[in-house]
Amino acid sequence: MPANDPLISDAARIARAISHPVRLQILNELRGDGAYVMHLTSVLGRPQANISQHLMVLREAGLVRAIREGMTVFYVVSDPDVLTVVDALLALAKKRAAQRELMAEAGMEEGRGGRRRHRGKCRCPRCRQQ
Amino acid sequence: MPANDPLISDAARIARAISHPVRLQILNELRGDGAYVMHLTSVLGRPQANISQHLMVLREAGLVRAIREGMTVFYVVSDPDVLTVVDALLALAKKRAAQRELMAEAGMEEGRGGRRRHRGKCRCPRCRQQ
DNA sequence: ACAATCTATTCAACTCTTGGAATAAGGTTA
DNA sequence: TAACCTTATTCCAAGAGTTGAATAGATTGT
Repeated sequence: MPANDPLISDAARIARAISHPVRLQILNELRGDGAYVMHLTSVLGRPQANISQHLMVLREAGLVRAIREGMTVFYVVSDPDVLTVVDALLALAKKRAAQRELMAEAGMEEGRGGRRRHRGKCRCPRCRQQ
Repeated sequence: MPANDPLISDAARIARAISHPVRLQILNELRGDGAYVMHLTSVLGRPQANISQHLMVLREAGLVRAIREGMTVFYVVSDPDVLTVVDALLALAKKRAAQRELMAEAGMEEGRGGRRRHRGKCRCPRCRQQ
């Protein structure tokens, strides 16, 4: 997996496009069968221009698609897997929130597992097998 | 789901932390049972300071944990679900790459599903039921 | 203590992102 | 055509992210 793997860069671009609260909420609103821009500005309570700007980011990242319907525009998520990413993020955030609540009651300890693997010419404790 | 839902903001923070090619690769390298910083700098072929900077971002986002082992430091992903997010991103990126290849051969058409839902006072075609 | 090794932090320059305001563009109705 | 509605785009200033260089910190060995 080279440093400039196109898969890695694209995955990073996707994450970057998702990494804004408003855009995350937009994607969440599009869940199911999409939504009109009007609806998004109304539900998210943000200025129309701002919503449109965020939609542009999502559009340019290929995460959503705009469908013109006369005067209004309907947006849909371009691939259901986009919502899989969103769901994974929300699930992790939810778990973290729950963990932080437990933290408010007690302390914790941690450990670690075993070792293995190797690779090019790396002298780290694992690779130092030359 | 309010505009400042802590779950949404945290999910966005997580996505933001992941949204850099180097950090995505770092998380990918930590897959399994973690890795030494040395190993990361060696495998990713980036200056030590840069790797350390990215590790700091991941650390402050709570995605990884540093474990000091004498002179070296071992990093682990703090929650397996972090890799679930990474996997979802990579899977989507992979699918997109495949789709782009097909695009190089033919054109495509699209349609849309039905309608429904409602909400506050939104006048979009779906909510216009007052 | 000193030198060597590995990792973290700070600094400065640069780039990218964000968001409000204003405006343009596309489409409908009178 | 004019007025109106919905959405997109441009401009710009403030803020955030990224990186190399240099430096600091921590640990081990001599």
